[in-house]
Amino acid sequence: MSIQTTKAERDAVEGGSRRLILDTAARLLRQGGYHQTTLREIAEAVGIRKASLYYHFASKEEIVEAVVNDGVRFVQEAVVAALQASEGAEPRVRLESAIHAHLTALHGHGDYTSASIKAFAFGAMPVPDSVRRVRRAYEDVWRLLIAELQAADVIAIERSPEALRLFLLGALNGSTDWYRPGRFDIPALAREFAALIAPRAGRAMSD
Amino acid sequence: MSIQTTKAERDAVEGGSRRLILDTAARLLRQGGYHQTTLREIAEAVGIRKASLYYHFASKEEIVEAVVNDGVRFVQEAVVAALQASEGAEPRVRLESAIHAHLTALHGHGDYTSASIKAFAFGAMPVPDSVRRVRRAYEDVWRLLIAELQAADVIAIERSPEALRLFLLGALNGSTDWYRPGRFDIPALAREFAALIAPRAGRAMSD
DNA sequence: AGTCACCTACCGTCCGTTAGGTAGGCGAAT
DNA sequence: ATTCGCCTACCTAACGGACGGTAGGTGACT
Repeated sequence: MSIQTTKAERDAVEGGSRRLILDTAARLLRQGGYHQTTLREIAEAVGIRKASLYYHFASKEEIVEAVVNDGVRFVQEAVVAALQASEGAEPRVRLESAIHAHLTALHGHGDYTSASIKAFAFGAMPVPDSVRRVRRAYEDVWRLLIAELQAADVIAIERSPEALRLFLLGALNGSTDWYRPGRFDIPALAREFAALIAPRAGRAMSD
Repeated sequence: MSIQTTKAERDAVEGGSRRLILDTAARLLRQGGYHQTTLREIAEAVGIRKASLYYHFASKEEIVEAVVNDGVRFVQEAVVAALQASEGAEPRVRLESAIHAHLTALHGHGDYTSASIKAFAFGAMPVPDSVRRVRRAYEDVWRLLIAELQAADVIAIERSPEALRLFLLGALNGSTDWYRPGRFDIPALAREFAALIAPRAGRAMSD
């Protein structure tokens, strides 16, 4: 005898059960990774029975896949947007804003993106093709930016661009292990990181 | 008196069952992380029944703890040794050799160290106190080195040392996600990484 | 005799997944 | 305007199997 509503109405108000499930799964995946996170946990947190998840998704892996892809795509969109917004600016500024966008998306968006990193490490053997594709697309964004930085000699041309990319993305994604909202300030962190690999002093001045 | 195969002797020759179990556990933990790795798997790989593991260890967590601590300690010893060996040398050289030691230990030592990182990532257990202590001790090694680098102005004094430490260790440990023995060369990688955060800027130096 | 290093057999719990049922909203036919 | 069948979104109940862990036995060696 509650104020019951139709599916369409509830979807409009609360975003749909599917979204709610994914939001919840993202939160739990972020905390516990793939194997630690169980369907029972997800179902309980959502407020339905575990079997009901199978109405919305075919399997656990489908849920995880959806969360992970959403997460990576969100980060990519944020970084691409930041790069577009800073088009034409100094390469160093563009680097900093890309790092800033990555960190913001990583720690700001509701758990999806952190979850995607935690859940990557799963030895749950086959990383799905869709995940691999989405990831690679994001990597390409950074390959482009790094090429730009080297063309502008902000990063020495003799440095390996792949080593830099792996180094940088590793460092950024590693922040999920230590970043806590109060302890650090993302803009400051982005400034620090950008300055570390592309300091203002040195080559640009002496050359 | 047949061929003397006392416990002590067999331990000396074949390393002991305990070591064999830990070696195996390390390999599996590296591949699969905490939850994916089961006692059955470990036992089977070792060649004994799962219950026999309980003769050597009290629980799964005790096995994991031993592996992880061994791993971190091994890396620490390698890095400390590298720093002692390069005492008095240019700070930049010391940085590179520390990075080199870390990467070598991480990917060279039989799975222990990679395992320690993988097993950390999943918020599996309440990280045991012993693990926390061992980790912190290792972090201090880097804090010292970074202070030295900043004192020598190899890294700008205004950079946050904690940000640098987190950045650098994150990048190094992230290598477990992408490093494959054939694809990269550790000395080259160490040179790249060291050059990225401490470029030979300002004055030209011979290689 | 006693210890060591392993064994077989089994425990209760939780896993992902499936089968099948049901309350209520819906458009179409009566 | 009511009935009908269908669809949605959940439910209860149970499946086989894998999990970490325990009890107690056994043969080899000291």
